[in-house]
Amino acid sequence: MQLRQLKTFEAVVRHRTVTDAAIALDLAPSSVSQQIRTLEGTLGVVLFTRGPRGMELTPAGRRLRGWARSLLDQAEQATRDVRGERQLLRLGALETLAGSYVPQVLARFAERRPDIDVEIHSERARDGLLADVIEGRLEAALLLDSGDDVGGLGFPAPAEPLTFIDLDPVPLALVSAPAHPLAARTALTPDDLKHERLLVNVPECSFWMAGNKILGPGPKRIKVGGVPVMRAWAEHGLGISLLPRFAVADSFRSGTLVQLGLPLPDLSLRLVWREGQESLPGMRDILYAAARP
Amino acid sequence: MQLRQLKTFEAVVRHRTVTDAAIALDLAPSSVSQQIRTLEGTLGVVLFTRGPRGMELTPAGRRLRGWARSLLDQAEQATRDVRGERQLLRLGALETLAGSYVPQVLARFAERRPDIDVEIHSERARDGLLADVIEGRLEAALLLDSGDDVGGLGFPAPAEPLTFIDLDPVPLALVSAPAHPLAARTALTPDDLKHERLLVNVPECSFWMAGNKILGPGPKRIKVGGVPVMRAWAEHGLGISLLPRFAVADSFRSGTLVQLGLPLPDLSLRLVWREGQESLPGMRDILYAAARP
DNA sequence: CCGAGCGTTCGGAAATTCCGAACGGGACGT
DNA sequence: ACGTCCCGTTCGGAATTTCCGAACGCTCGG
Repeated sequence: MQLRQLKTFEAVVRHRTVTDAAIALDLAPSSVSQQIRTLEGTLGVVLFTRGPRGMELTPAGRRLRGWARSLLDQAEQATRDVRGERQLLRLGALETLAGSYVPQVLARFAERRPDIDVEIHSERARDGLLADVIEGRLEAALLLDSGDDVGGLGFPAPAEPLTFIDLDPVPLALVSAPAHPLAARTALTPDDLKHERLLVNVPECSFWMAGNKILGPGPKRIKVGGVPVMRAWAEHGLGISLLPRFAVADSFRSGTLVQLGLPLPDLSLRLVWREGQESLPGMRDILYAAARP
Repeated sequence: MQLRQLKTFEAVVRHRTVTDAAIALDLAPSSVSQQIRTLEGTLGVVLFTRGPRGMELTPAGRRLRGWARSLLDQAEQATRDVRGERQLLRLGALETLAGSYVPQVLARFAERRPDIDVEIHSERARDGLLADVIEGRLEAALLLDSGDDVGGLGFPAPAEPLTFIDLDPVPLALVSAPAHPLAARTALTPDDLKHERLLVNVPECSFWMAGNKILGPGPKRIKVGGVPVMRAWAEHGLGISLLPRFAVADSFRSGTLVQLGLPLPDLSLRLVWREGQESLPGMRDILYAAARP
């Protein structure tokens, strides 16, 4: 077993064909094929089934996959440590979070763990983010969630075991224009709102999911776009919207939006990582450095 | 970086000279030298200072050492897992424990973790045992100890951080022949015993150390040999001895020994491993499988 | 039936790894 | 001070490994 072979194995897993893996590795397909065959010979197991559409992992191949990731990660961390460079924590975050929440998390890492380099990877889709954590391309990821389990907000969680800590509460606000008929009411219930127009983003959006949990299916969904767009439409009285409170703080101050009187639970800014697969020594302690004091 | 180079690096660390490492690896010294040079080139650091007496690790080399062990261990465990073989736990124990305590520990592993192969390594000296744990040749070791820290019984603990669980209490008995003048006394104190002859083994022996803690320097030490020899001499009225209670249970039943009335704390059968260096996934959980229900 | 896309085989070139011989340096004993 | 021993290194060459490109066989879709 050689690290070079594991790297090739991983490329095949990722790209699904010898041909594409070869391109990615800047090798000839025959070299890739040969390395995989040699690795299979060394281990005495078949790692892939071969088909006209490419390579599919066998059960043994699936078992190797986690090890390969881990060994390659450790080799990289070893290189960094031996060179006197800092350890690298690859942290994924959705683009929607990258601007708002990531800086304070980075600040905490910088303050409490100056020995660690944190590399932020922005991603557009939560499922891709979680896949990267599961497959070892990221050490951890930041996302919005609620409840006691990953996916409590409503999105599908991967089958593989994930561990998490909740770094910060993320308070929400259900907002409307000041002239809204319900603006002066207190002690609203979801039932009061079932005939409202709820300005929303796509179904994968955390606030769409939060809206589902808090308001139920009652209000009519009006898809308008991201947080800034939802806020703008709400200010124009085109509907109500469920948004993170910090995103509408200025609108409250300027009087262009008001918060409706519906009690709201907080979401959590959640740091998630793969259980039992920690490429960094003391990774749990490192991740805990991001928690609120 | 290649695993083959790390294996060579480890051999040089262990054997201290290129020449002896070459013998151990069945390579020519020039091949060993060349691999080390190539590794240094790849990493961009010097790993050894060369001298007429052999190779000495630099700080960068010391940092690599732990990683090398870990990577090689993981590669081996990966091979086993991928082949569908069980994971291997290398467990060290002093020869003096191997016969008495190890079987029950093995039985617990077999019952609770049939997925793990436990390989027992007997060793004569505790410091060698602990060195093997520190240097990664063993996943864990069994020894007798007391108190809240490794080494609480009195032997020197390594500088590196060790973690442990206490698997079982090991009750002790201070024994004498039935005709001993103090045999009928109750509520003895160490002071009552300071003029006694205490039958002992070597200073590295756990019971010697326990005797020091419990009885102090008062009794005269008579070095006689291992547990069976100490028991035999005590039966012949040649002195008192501090022994694990199970080792003298038969002598109690047959009336050839009695237990003196001095209250005794238990020792602990302690499972020790290197903190932060766990080559097996879920190693802590595996080790906890050896604990008493 | 044919073309595309896939992985594999195979012979050969290129690169890597190992070896043995020879060398230089340091330490030790006489 | 010198000779010997042991050490690691250098170097040329042999052996082995790795990579490549060409050719092939297989499956699938049009």
